[in-house]
Amino acid sequence: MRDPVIPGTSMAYHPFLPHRAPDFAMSAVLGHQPPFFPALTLPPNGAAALSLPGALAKPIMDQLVGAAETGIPFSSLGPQAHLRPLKTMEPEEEVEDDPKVHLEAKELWDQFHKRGTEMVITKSGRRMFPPFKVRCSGLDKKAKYILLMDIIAADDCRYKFHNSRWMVAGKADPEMPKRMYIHPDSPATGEQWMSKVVTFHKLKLTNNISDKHGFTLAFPSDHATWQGNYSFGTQTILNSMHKYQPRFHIVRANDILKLPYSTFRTYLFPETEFIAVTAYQNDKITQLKIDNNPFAKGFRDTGNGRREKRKQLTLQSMRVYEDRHKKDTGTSDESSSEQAAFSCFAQSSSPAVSTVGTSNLKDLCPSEGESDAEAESKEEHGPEACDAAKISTTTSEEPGRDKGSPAGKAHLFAAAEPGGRARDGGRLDKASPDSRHSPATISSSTRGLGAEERRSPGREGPAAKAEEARALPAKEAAFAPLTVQTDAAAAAAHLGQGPLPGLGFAPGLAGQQFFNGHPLFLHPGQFAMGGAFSSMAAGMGPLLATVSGASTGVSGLDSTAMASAAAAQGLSGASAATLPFHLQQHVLASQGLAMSPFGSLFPYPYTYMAAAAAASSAAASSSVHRHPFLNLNTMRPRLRYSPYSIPVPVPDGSGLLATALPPMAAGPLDAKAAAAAAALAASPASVAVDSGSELNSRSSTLSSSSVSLSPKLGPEKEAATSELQSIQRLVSGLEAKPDRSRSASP
DNA sequence: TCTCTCACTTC
DNA sequence: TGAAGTGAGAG
Repeated sequence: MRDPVIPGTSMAYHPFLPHRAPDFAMSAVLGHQPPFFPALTLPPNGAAALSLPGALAKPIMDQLVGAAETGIPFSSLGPQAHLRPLKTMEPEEEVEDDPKVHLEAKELWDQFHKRGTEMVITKSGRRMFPPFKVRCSGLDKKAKYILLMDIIAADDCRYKFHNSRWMVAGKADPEMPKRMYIHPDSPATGEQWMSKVVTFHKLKLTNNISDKHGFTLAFPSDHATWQGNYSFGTQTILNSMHKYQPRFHIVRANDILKLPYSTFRTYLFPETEFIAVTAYQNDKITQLKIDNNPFAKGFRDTGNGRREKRKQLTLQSMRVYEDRHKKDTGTSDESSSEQAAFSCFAQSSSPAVSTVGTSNLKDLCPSEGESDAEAESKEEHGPEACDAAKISTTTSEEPGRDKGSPAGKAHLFAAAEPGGRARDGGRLDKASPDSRHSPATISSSTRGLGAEERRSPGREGPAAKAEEARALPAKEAAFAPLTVQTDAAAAAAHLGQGPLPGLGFAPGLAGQQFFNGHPLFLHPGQFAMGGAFSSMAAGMGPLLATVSGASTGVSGLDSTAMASAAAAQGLSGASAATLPFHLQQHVLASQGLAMSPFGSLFPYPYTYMAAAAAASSAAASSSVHRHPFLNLNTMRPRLRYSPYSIPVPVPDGSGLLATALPPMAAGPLDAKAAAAAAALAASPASVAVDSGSELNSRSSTLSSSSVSLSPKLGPEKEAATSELQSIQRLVSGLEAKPDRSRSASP
């Protein structure tokens, strides 16, 4: 208590608001009724987490803890604890930031996305490939930011890989516990973030629901980005055969504990969408990964890995087979189809040609029917392809607003859209086909009455799924799934099909206003996030924060949010029906997934918070600024999170991309292919090798192809195919040991 | 479909 | 050197 209490500083901060303690040294003044919390009731089982410097700390803490334990009203405490900041919150220089995020390795992502990216999930966790990397700009150099990413369900469907394409196979399984990954360098200054590529390669995907890593935070039910409990950790739990969409978040805050009350800027890159699998389904994806992931080098056709040996063996076998077949049939015509298939393989796996090769494969393989070649052709030529070509991953370049373009590039996920449209932290509501390819989706959350909160014309919902399912057959193979749907349609779908219609939180969610009054749970001893939690050193331990109606503390951080939250609460019930399905669902999911150490989502009745909010927001419904405690300007300019600081959509960069990505085959892949072809031409030896390896490496594909071909080829072909397969198996069997002798022999 | 082991790679 | 990340393939 070295610093004197500044008289007249009426900015009291609720001691239980975790984000206060780290920020401000507080003095406790006994005997004063805190006017700010007229009817505040402390949570019955919450442990007070308050860092109070000075001699008064303990007595105050004792009181607070006692109150918390017994659940008695704050106001009934004997000597009242009046907490004040020791220093006035001088409006720090808050430089307006305008974060822009650029997805790194976009081309790579595009290649994968075009084919319907799959990400393997394992019990122990598997990294994402391509790795999710972004480059940030437009941050306030001095301000601290926490960067996170999470992965949300892209829709409500379960998929299956059938006939070389992903198809909807029913409704999604129950959502897995939500996880988010905080970049280990968080928090760091904007300058630091901007100086490097921010990579999330350490994030792992798992299907192991029993994974205990991480700790849990509870977010307000009306938080625009996340609602309910989220656990933080390095592993994200996903459902196999479900589609997911990674999201990147920038939060201007210097402590993890502030997350639930901070403004989020969310960036979404459609090209990073993927389907989680326990085993690769699509050979093209497998090959792409092998060709691009350093750790999979051993499976490439070139180099000294086993693939090398294998391809050689296969090549030999192939020659034998071909010779025999020619002799048997006396003509190459019949076998042409298979020959073609083989040649496809040979080309497809050329290390250098990777993507191109796979592309060619489809085109060259009639056996796959319309499936690949056709599908891909459609993909690349279709509107989506065009959009993709125009996509720019830099938000600043986001054409997002460009409604005129085929693809509404920018996805601005708004918390509160005019239409009451909101984005939940869960299922990704797909927007129209156009928006689907937007380079980056930005969403600001936690803002007050969603000034800037807007979202792209909804991403599809369940209904869209159905549509998608319908459209699939005719659509492109791999990733066709993404269907488009109008907002209205989507909304209708949501309302009608939402698994959790009528959820009570609808109002708040619908508006996506930020209600600061929710509890925050922390798992004691589970802090593994390092720096981000530095402020917790004070021994916050198990922490339970409550929010007062005025919750000035919180509002101090983001008063507009507060007001909106209150307003949202006030609206409760009125608009449950208006809550988009995905939001409702999300909320439900949140509640269903009690990750709190306390065993429940909320340790105390939700009404507790609601009441507080209501009290504080009497008229706040629409005017944040009118409320004395909510008024940002009045309260704390310093903490103002510019509600208008939404990432600015950028001009449509389609032109650039169009150039970079010529329609269809002219894309990067083709360029690559051309290069590869050139390389091959220059090196006959490598060609031979590649061919063989290709065939071998794609044995599985071959098998499937053969099967599908059988009907068309007739008995002879079938027999031939079987023979080929036998050879393949033989080769595989020999591969392990005999390769030397094998390779040595002519 | 999923899980596990294996050989191979990177770092 | 060894831990950790790969896909293949068997079960």
